[in-house]
Amino acid sequence: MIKETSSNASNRKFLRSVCRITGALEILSGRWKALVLIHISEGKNRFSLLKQVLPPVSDQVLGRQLRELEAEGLITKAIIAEVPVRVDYSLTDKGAAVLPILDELAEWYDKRGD
Amino acid sequence: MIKETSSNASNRKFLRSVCRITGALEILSGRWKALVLIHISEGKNRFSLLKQVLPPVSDQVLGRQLRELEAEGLITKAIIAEVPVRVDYSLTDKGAAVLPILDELAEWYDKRGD
DNA sequence: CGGTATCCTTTATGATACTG
DNA sequence: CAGTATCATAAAGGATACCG
Repeated sequence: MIKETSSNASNRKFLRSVCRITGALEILSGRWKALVLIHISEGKNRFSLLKQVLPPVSDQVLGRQLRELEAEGLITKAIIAEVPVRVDYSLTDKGAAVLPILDELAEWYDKRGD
Repeated sequence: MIKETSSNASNRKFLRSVCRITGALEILSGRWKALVLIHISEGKNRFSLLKQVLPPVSDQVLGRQLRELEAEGLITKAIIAEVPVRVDYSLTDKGAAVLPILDELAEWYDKRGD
């Protein structure tokens, strides 16, 4: 086995081991993840709806970010076995809890220009 | 950079905030940037001090992240023409203002595991 | 409809050598 | 001491095709 170093270990796990802030930022660091959370909270809870309201993003990338958000426990998906299949995304309590903090970041960002 | 998705006027303020959130996360998205801000706030205000307290990071990468933080107006550098040269980094008001928000993110992160 | 598989491009990070 | 230049690698993002 090859010895693990910080450069070949899992980036995610490494960043999380560094500190909680780094870990939190890593979870939100996907390019569209914050937007996805906000849009889901606004009722855009379907794959195709998200594609409509997000800036142009490929199926592949949107799917990956949704998978990662689900893996992090920020969203859940409910698969309804209709034809065609229907999937409803919704925020978990954890996902909802981060939105007010994101709002604070937005306010901070507004003031940055002075 | 993030294009607003037009739906209706009542969403406008909300959508602007979406863009600001994305912008704020972008500023903080560098791998070591949040850590750098925190360590500077704790008095680790020299290049070599930062190297000591951060996880292993190359000169090149640390230098780049410091440059970017300065460009974003989160830190300033004071160059003192001694021999050898001395540089003091410090937080701007903007840089200091984001730290409490990062703390909230850390608390949120702590609770994520249930 | 709601994705995944595959392949490609761009960006971020990293190692090393060198400089004022 | 405090970096930058150069080159290399890793990770993220994206285009396209296809599947249940």
